[in-house]
Amino acid sequence: MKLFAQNGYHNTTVRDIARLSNISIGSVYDYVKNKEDILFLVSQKFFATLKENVEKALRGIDDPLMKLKATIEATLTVIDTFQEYVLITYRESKHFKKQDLIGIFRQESFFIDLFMNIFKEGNEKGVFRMNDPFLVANLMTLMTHCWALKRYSLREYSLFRFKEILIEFVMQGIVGQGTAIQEIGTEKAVQ
Amino acid sequence: MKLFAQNGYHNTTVRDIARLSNISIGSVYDYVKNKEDILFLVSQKFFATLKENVEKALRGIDDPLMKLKATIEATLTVIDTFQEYVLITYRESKHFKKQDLIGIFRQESFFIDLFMNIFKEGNEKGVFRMNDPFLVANLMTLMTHCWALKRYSLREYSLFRFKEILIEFVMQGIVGQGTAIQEIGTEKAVQ
Amino acid sequence: MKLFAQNGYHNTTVRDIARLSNISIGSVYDYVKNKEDILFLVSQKFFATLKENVEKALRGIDDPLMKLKATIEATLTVIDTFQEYVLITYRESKHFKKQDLIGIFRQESFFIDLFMNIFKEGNEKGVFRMNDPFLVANLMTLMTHCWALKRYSLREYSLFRFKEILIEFVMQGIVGQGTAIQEIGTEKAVQ
Amino acid sequence: MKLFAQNGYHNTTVRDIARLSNISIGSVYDYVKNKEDILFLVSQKFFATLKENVEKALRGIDDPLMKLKATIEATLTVIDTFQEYVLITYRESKHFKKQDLIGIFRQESFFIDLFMNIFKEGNEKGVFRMNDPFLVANLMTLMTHCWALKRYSLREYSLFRFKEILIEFVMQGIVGQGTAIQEIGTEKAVQ
DNA sequence: CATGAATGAGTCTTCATTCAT
DNA sequence: CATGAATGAAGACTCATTCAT
Repeated sequence: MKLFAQNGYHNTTVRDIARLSNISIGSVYDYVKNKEDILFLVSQKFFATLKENVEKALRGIDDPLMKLKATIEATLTVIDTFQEYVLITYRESKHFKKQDLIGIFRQESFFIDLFMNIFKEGNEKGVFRMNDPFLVANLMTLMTHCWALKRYSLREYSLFRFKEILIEFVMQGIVGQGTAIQEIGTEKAVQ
Repeated sequence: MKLFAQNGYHNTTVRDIARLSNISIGSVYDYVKNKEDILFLVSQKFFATLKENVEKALRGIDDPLMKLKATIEATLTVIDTFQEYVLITYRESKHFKKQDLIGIFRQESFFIDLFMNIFKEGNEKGVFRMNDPFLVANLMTLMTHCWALKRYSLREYSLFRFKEILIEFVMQGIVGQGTAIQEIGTEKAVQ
Repeated sequence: MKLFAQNGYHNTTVRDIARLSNISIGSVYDYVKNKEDILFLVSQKFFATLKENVEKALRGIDDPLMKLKATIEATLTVIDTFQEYVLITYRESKHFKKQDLIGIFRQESFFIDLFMNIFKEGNEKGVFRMNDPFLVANLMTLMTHCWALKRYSLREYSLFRFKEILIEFVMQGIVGQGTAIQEIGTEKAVQ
Repeated sequence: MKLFAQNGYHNTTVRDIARLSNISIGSVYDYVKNKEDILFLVSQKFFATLKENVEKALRGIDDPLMKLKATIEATLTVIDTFQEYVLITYRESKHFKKQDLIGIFRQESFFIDLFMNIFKEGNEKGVFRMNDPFLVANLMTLMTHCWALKRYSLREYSLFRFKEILIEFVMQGIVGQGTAIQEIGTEKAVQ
């Protein structure tokens, strides 16, 4: 993952991977079928971690707005550790075989669905007023990825600050009325 | 651009490019110094078009909110024609030489600044209430790119619909209150 | 010739030659059949000049020792102007076609013969005592080429100085006794 | 070395080298960084051998004249085995990188110095009478190379015969008076 | 008669993958 | 079970040569 993120998939040789892993090239091929397979394994790990973290974060929360915030926070935490993976996904998706791509696509849509369901639930409960939950879920996902994609431009920002501003921006957009940061901080539901 | 977007930079051979262009390999190298150079030329074209369109769209507009809408619309129109380029930028940036990367980075930040200045102006005029215009400008840019990045997921959407929803989402976040779609709908599409 | 000497045959492109000659590539091919042909033409010119100069220098001289000196002087004068050609002959001979090579070889042996005949004549007249005129003629030829081949090492030397030392070295070897430099000095330079 | 000498550097493909060496192309690049590197390696080997042989030959010899003979003999023996290398040096020097060229140049001047020092010593001891030891050392070196450079013309000669004639020619030039071959053969110092 | 755009064969070089040890 | 030497297919790039204009 480190090498793929640093140099890209094609500029990373299997020899490099073996060396960094302190195993022989031959051994690499004991664990994976392909160079491509390595990319896939990395993706599996990322999604597993993300799923796990988000599910844990959502446990016991009912309020859609709280759910949304928890999801954003959990997602961003994982993205922070797996920054490199996000980059790889955007950059190297072309190198996945069709078979693998479908798998990844399914996993990605899992998270779109996650956001979408929260939005729909919020709409039903009258907390959100959203015309197109699916599209906004896509925008939402992309914005969490921003932390990884624009790493360099945002190098002065702390993860906490980024989280705050993102939530503020999203909330005001979703709820449709001024929501002060403090209010969000105190976690009062916006009526 | 088509081939790079379809197969990625590395999986596109110069032979492929020559064949699709109906010229010989040798001729490709009459126009271009490098394979990498092709990538760079594509990027130049994209930014030039984007700049031109946005500047034309902003001409004569004063109100920050109208400016924002005009910029989003112009940007999306260009992104729609240069969809493939946006993909390439995210995917193949690793292949640019440092020299070229700096150039691209500068051009990208031109657009971040564009949004940021509109936001700042809006803040001053009391139209927007935004804590971090720079960060939101980054999110903003990324969201326009969404049209290209999530092309497959959004294949059922029309550009018009996407534009509407995006603007609605953004506006409500910025203005901090419900902005009816109809109002936005009355704006003329920037050509 | 200039380009071949500077960059070698292979690193000189026909385009380079055309540009330096201020004619178009197409025109180059009006004068020569091949790139290789250019090399051959250059060689022709060199030998023609050498032949002409030596023959003029020998006119009216009878004494073998004077003949030898005159030949050396004439040869060195031509080599000085055609320095680059000598380099090319040693370096690029591999690029000549068999047909051309034979021609060049024949021309080269013309000069070996020239020296050899002077040596033989000197032997008969009792001026020289030489066991192997042919071999020494080869060494002799090579030593005149030294002026071109070791150009860089000898950059501090004048052609005149080189000529003096060479003749002294050769004479003492051939005549088998000290030949004062002054005597040689009185010879008129071959134009 | 064989291929470079036979066909020249540029007309020798790495594929040719691999084939003749009975290894794969890939393996060639396990031993060598570049095609150019092969040329350099060959040169290294040549000079190492030459240095070694000459130093061994000079061991225990004091008399400058004997030293000269020993050096010529040792040099010619190495040149005989590395004939092809000498050709390559003259022909392919253009293909060395500047860095490598400097190295080669330094090594070459090592041998010029070798001869020059013998000449100077001989001058001091009154054995030689030489006006320009440096220039003659250059001629001397070139004449030993003759065995490789004029291989074809001299194909009827044995190395022994060449050596004899060369030494005779050189001696008479240096000592400045008739020195019968027999005398040299018995290795008596020329008074 | 001159031009130079177009061609594409041929070269060096890299690197995923295999497999004998 | 680990190793890493060996393989060779594939790709970027150059440049002599042609020929329509």
